[in-house]
Amino acid sequence: MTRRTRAEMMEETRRKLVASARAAFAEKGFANTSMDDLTAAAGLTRGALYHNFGDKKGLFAAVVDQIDAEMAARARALAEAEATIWDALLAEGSAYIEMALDPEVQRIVLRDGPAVLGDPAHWPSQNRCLDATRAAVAALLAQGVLRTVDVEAASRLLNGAALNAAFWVAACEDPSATLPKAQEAFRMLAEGLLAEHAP
Amino acid sequence: MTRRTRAEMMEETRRKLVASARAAFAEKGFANTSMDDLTAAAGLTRGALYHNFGDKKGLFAAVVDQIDAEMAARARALAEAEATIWDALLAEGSAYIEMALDPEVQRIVLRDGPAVLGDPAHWPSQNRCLDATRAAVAALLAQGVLRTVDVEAASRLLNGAALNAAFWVAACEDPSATLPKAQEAFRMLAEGLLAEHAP
DNA sequence: ACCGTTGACATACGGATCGTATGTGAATAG
DNA sequence: CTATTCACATACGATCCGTATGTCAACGGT
Repeated sequence: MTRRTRAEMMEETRRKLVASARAAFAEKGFANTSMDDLTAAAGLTRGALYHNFGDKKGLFAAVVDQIDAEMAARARALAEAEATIWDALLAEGSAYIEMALDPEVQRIVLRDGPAVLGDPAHWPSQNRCLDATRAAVAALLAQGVLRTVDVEAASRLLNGAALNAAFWVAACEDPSATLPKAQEAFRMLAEGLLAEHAP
Repeated sequence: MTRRTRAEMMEETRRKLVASARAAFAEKGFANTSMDDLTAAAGLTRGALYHNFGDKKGLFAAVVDQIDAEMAARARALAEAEATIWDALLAEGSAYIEMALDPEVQRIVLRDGPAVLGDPAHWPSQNRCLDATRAAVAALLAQGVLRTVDVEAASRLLNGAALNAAFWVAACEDPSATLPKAQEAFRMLAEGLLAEHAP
């Protein structure tokens, strides 16, 4: 009963290519990854790649999209466990910092991503993580919790701070000891947006 | 009187290569820049390049170092014009955001830099910009102006926020209108580090 | 001032990779 | 059952990087 429809087979090849690409890009980086090796590891050839994804960048974008979706899903889950939107915003930030400890996220999204795809906010994946932050900031502004601030600006800066912190934590010598420092510094920065705060 | 010493000629060669590389990397990006074209534009060949800089990455690092030095010098000049260290810190942050509007800084330092050279804090150029921020934060901590916070963490987050803001401003549709929003949001975040602040 | 040596740079070569153009066999439609 | 489509493989050309080798001017000692 290996009765496979055409669409199913194509779906399967895309799955295999993305999985293989994700591992290869994470280990060797975008530039040092050979498409011949990549496709061979997936039991295919470059023909399948160019047919399904257009070019090397297209496959990379698909991998980034997958990772971005996973990150956003996890951040959302953690944020929803919090009682207030403010706590949710902080939880999201901390979650991003933590998730960026993953070598795959590190190398693919943070290091190679901007070079290959350009400004993260313009990625095909729409950057779901940034969307979540933006929504939280907008909600807090509406509640009067925050000082008057441009939603987009605040979201971008918060996300930038978190991702850069992640970069730092991942590259330092003792990540487990550094992580809480980064998360606390992030909380302090975020508190700068509060209408009232007690130091 | 074209009496040139050997060291002078080599210096001149390096100057020409770096200048040509800076233009090419800024326009086409690291990956899409051909070393043949690059050296030819400088009136040389790849031989000169590999002799002086080792490889393509070496030349790129030299360009990054040059830009980084220029950025740090400018930020320092602006910071020294301020009356207090706190104002100097804010001025530095605003300066970084402004400078990143330069397409060369944008493409070479922010986009391609991390992909080619890895974590900015580990760059050969030592990242003079980050050094300046770290010094300011440490001084403010000693003065008791800031809440208790890890110096490295705070510096990294502030710099990350500023650079990411720069990325956003540069890529948006109306940079001149967006720039002040980014700078104000940056100021608010930084104020989160203050021991006392009035919203 | 002469000459052997050094070294800065040019030239030549091999290897690897990307994107396209073409071929093929199985799944689909009529 | 046959013609067609199309997902993927194969073949090809072009480019580019890094190294190995060649060359000629600058340097230092006599």
